[in-house]
Amino acid sequence: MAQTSEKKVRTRFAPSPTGFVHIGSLRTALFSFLFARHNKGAHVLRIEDTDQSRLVEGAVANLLMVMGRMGVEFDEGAYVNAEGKLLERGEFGPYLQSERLPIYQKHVQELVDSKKAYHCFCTEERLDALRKEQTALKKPPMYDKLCKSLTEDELQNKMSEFNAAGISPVVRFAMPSEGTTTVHDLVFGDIRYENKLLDDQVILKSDGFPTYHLAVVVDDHYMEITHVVRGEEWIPSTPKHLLLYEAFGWVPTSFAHLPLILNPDKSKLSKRQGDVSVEDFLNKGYLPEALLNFVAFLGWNPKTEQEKFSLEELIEQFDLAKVNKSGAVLDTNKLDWLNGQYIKQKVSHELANLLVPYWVEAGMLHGQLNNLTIKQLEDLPAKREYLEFIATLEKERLKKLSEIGERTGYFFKRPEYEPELLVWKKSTAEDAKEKLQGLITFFKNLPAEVFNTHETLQNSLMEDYIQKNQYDVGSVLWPLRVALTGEKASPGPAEVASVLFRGLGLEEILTRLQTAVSLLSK
RNA sequence: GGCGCUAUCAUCUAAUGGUUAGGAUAAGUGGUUUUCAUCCACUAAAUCGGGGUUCGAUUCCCCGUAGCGCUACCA
Repeated sequence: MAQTSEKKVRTRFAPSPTGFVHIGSLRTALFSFLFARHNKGAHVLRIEDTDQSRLVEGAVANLLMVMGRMGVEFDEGAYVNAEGKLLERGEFGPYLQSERLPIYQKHVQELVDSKKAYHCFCTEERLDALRKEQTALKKPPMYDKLCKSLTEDELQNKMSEFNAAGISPVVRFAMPSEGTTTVHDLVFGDIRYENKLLDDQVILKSDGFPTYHLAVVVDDHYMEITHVVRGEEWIPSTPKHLLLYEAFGWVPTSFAHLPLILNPDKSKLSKRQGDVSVEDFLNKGYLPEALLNFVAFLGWNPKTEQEKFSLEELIEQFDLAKVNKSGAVLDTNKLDWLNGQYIKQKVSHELANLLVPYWVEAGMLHGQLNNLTIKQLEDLPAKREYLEFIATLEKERLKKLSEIGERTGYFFKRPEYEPELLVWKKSTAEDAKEKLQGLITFFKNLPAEVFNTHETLQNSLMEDYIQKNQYDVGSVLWPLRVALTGEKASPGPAEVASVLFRGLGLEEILTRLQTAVSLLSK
């Protein structure tokens, strides 16, 4: 029927709320979102909280916050309201697996009744011993199906034994002993598995919760998911999922497995080898749009030479057929470059806003952007505009927002430096002193309106001054830079001067020049 | 050990049964410049190995090799 292909696309992102958001999870969520949006479908957020021992308080709210910042949206499923309360929306709920227990139990019972699944009473000790034995014999460690062949009497006995002890047996899914199962993957193509090599997976745990394998199949079916987008590490369990679909008599979803994201040593991306959480990257001062663009290119590319993509463009161009199969090493060099590109594009006032937390962190500011005070020079006027000018100067130098502190200290605090630094390589201390004194006069004589216009970031007056006196450019600008910044690398000194003037006034410039002169006079 | 996946510059990747194997990041060199950055130009840098198929394979097939993933009452 043509209906099948016209069925509305529904994808889901189904994380376990076990902590921070892994960069790989972001990529998975992004791709399932892009695929849904590209196909005018729905994107569902389902929470897989079936492992009660690993739950982390607040993980869902954190996940939603991170995804929200990154622009990955959900049309359905769990969400957090303005009061921070976890709620859900949509017609296919509940979307929290822990609230769906009766559904799973009913379906497990169905499988048990039809002998497609069976209770297993084996102890952890026996299973451990079994595994050890098999490993020692170099055999694949698999459940030996002991409990599958229990007679009716034995089964009843075990049951009452367990009941008396107040514990429940697990339920295992009986894999077929012959035949093959083929996974048709949208990224990896067809992959064939021998059924007899598949383990009789536990589908219901003794605490009454389902395992992932059962829950994912039941939920994807009832939530009418059409495409499962998940990490490559799930490929080996996919045949088990397919067999479960078959046991229930359901049509399976389509599958698209995504290649792994790797550490520099090519192992699966993990903590220990650097930051892996989206929060870490954001805190370090990567812009969401840069991180998103970067992550989108891990395992996917448009096959054109375009490198920069907005979310809208990604939605427009995303295609599962263009996802590649080999794992991708996360290369922060490229991320840095991309981030720099996005920073450069920012409007200054916006950039200044983003920078404030990093200035605060570096101890240069405290308080909020409005009514901010400058700690070290509290008597001098501080304006929001000042920060914007600083942002403008640093815009094309910044790779990460977190670098702002170390680069702009002199805008908040008088610099300290060795007097020798004031001397240009092609000049002398005597000359530097002379030039600085000349500069003091130059600044004193500048008409105030020169600085009061908004075009402060030009240095034509300075150029005129140098040219008129036929000075060596460096012999003037080098001492000026050092006097103002204390650094040997900085934005242009004339620009720095005009920004200083805007924020701290002419007096501050003159003070710094005087200080330099007296340092050279010693 | 078993099962599975993968394999193009250091990294992300493009391409093709016939090309000087392309781009980007990083690196290096030069230019612009008062420094740093930007920007521009240039340079170096790759088809894992062996067999087939073919007039011709980096591309298709097989076998190796390597790397990785999975192998729980975790997801």
